This record gives sequence, C-alpha cells and structure tokens, in this order.
Amino acid sequence: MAVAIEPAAGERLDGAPSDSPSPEPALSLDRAQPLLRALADPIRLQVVLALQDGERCVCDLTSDLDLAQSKLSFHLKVLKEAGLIRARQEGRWIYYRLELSTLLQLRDWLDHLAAGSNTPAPACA
Amino acid sequence: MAVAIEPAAGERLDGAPSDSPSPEPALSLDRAQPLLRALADPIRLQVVLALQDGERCVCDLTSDLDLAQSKLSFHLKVLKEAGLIRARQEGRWIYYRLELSTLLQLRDWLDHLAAGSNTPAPACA
DNA sequence: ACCATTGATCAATTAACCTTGATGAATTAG
DNA sequence: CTAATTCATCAAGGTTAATTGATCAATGGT
Repeated sequence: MAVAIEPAAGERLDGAPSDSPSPEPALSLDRAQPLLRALADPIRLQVVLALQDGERCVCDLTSDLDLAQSKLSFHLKVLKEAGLIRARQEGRWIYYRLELSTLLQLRDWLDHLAAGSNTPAPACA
Repeated sequence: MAVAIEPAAGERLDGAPSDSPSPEPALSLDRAQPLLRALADPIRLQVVLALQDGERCVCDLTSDLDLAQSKLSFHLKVLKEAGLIRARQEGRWIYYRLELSTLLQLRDWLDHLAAGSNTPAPACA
C-alpha cells in the first residue's frame, strides 16, 4: 500500500502553483496509445512544435516546415483526430492550435506509468 | 534477491517533493521521437505495463501477454533499442525491466512541450 | 460573375512496420 | 555427450501508414 498517486492531475508544470484550470480526465491505456502514435512521427512533431508559440494558418505552416500542402494536410488531420490540435476558420484561412489539455493528459499518463513502477517481482522457474 | 530498482532519476514520483529542477538530461526532439514511436504500439505498451511491477523473464511475459515468442522478442528489441527497457541474464532466463529514467525523460519532455505553449501569435495575411 | 487562393480529399504508388515460421546460440538437466 | 529449454535472429509475406499528384469546395477579391 501507500503507493497511491492520484492527486496531481493537471498541475505541476514548473513553478506555477496557481489554481487548477483543468483536472485532466486521466487517460486510459486505450486512449493514450493513439496519442502516442500521433506524436510518433517526425513531421507531426515538427507541427506540434511549430504550434507551441500559438496559432498558425496552414499556409504559414506549409512554408515554415517546407512541406507539400497535401502532406501537411494529411498530418494535420491525424493530429486533429487524435485530439492534439484544433482547427479554427477565419476568412479563407484555417488556423490550427495545440489542444493543451490533451498534451497534459498524456504527460500525466506517463507520469503515472513511471510513478507506478515499483519494485520486485522476480522469480521465474 | 534484492531487486533494487535504481534510486529514481527523475524524482517527484509520489509525495517526494525534493528539489533539483531538472534531474533528467532533458530530451531533444530527435531523441524524444524514437521513444514515442517505441511506445506507440499496443503490444509494446502492454509489455511496458507488464514491467511496471518489476522484472519479468521472457517466458513469463510470453504467457502473461499470450504472445508468440518471436513476436514478443521483436517488440522487446524495439523497446530495448529505444532505451525504455533493459535486459539482464540469469542462468538461461533473461529478465527485462523498465528503464525508469528514460520514461521520466519523456515525461519531462512532454511537460516542457505543454509548458512552453503560450497563446498569441495570430495574424496571417 | 469570374478567377485566384486556401486547404481538404481521393486514388495510386511507395515505404515502413508487424507477423510468422524456421533456424541457431547458449544454458542446463540427464 | 545428448537432449531439452530459453530466447534471439532471419527471411518472406502481409498489413498498415505515408507520399504524391490531381481534383474539388469554399472564400474573397476585381
């Protein structure tokens, strides 16, 4: 016993204590796996990084990352369906932005995974 | 059998507040991506979960997860090459265990990614 | 209305990955 | 030594995912 680690859900960025804007729903294995898959691609990671500083329209991303329009669109779709980014239309441009909460949920999931890794259990034959 | 599992490199498992802001080496994009890829597979995630409670030999994992020996071996190799697990031979059994620090590094990387996500930056045309 | 631009979608090819079954190396029991 | 067990590795085949080029819908300017 004494290993329960449920409290922290949404907080613990760096020093920021503040309040809790979102308790983060806590991810199940089935939900974490698709997120990992969506992030497990060099292009999609670049996209996510490019969105770190805020929204960007597809046209900008295309030139920033030097990608074929079709290619970028494909990866944006994967990220969107995974719930990692969100689209917003304005005029004839479409802006994408990170879905912070999803990223945080994944972080928390990894955190639990690591935290839940306790000790022994050897013995085989 | 002692079975001590590293004193933990990342800290902040459960209650332990401790200090040291970044005990983990800090992951670069190039290093985080292969880790995500290695985890982005249902079987490999199962393996990781199965190792949460400690070391297990391949034979046990095979029956626990009901996998063909060859198949499991393949996925163990992927995880090992990614640095997420480590093998230890004892007699004619090979025990695998989680490489906690790698998992923590990835968590920290995600944490930075999320923490570094500010808001503004619209404006396109 | 017409045309240019933005971006999504589709079909076909290509590439990456996973699975399977067989073989081989190392270890241990008889 | 021989046989059995544990596990890694390899080659072949199957499956899924990514890339490419073309087409289409929507928006906005003229």
